[in-house]
Amino acid sequence: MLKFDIIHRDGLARTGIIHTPHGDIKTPAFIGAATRATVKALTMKQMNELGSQAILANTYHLVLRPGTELIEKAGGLAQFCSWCKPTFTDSGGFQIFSLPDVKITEDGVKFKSYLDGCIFEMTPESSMQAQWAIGADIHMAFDHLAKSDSHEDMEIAMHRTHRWLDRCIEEHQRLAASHSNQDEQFLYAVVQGGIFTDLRAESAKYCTTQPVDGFGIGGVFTAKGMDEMLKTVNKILPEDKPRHLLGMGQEPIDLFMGVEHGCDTFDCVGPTRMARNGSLYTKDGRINIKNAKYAHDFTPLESDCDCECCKNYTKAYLHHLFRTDEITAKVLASIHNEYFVVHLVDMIRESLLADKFEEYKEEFLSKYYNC
RNA sequence: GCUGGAAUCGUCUAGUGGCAAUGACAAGAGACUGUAAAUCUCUCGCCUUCGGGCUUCGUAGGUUCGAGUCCUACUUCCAGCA
Repeated sequence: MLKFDIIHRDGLARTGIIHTPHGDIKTPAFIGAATRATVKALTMKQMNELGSQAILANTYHLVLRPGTELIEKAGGLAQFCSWCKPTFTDSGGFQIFSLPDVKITEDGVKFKSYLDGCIFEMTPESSMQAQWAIGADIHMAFDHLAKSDSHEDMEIAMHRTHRWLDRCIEEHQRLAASHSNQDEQFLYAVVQGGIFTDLRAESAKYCTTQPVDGFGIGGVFTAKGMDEMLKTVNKILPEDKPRHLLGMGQEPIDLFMGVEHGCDTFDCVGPTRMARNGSLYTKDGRINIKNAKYAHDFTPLESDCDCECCKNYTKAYLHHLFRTDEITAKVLASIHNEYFVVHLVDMIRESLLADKFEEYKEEFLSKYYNC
């Protein structure tokens, strides 16, 4: 079983350590989104230097390219991309939601590859096989995230997710038994149910009864209604296993709320995507560095930020790099935004340990959202 | 000096009788949450009660119901010849 030690609690919130074969993750923690085995625009050295504890890659994307056999041959995901710390893989379930041309059956999903248009299938079993080949420390169960948000469709998707979870567990155990490193890869169940508390409760209860190492909470999109939903789910989920809030963390309030209601890890593409598009975090809110007003601003993005970008460069320079569409614009912006969220969750962890979570939350959010 | 050709929004450009006028870039702003995203959207002559109104295609005239488009002159630029 995946070892998870809780060090300190404050209501539903907790700080702890997830012990993985590739090292420890101090929680709560922000996990970098490295969909195609890279955090876009950043090297693993830069990710390491900015304080990232772990990365999350995507099974769907890696199955398509470069293929799981190649990653296995390379010695696994961590070795392949030169990341010596813990790794997660998402199952590909999210792509049922995010990609067009998907056909869902009880057996699995037929995707139309965005690379060459050919149809290929993913099932709970094939996702588990692919994730074992990729060899991340923590795997997600293959779940169904419904495109519709009606109660009826959510319920159907949730039940399917539960039936698929049974198959994921069976396949995961079979694969574990056939691998010499059987205690080195772990499985999280994914809780679904959309915005409906009754479904979330049912899903959390179902997942709780299953022999898994932790939980992903999926299908969350906005902070609206997140409080109640997370409270409901995390009160049901067993305390002694880690919980990952899938895909949330673009807005600082998501991270505070997630931690407050018992989530341990987060991943989100928002920080790096926004960085590439010129939207940069500051403690006074996000700014668009491309705006004309920054052309002559020779101060750093944040004078009290310790990232490589803020330590060395001015807003005027960043503005210039974006205006001239230089690659370095995206690199420096990504360093800053990724540092910002990683560091924010680190600070939240420190505040919990010092029993000052509420004060820190109030102070940060009032400044950030100017309220 | 002669002979051709050309002048359209900050730039380049489409346009050969119905046009406030094409496209690109630039510019101004916005969006982005388990990444088909170094992507996408909006604005880009002036005014507007959003119905429309007004002024525009080097300048000045003319033909025509109607001219960026045809005619005349002028101005400037380019090419060739002197």
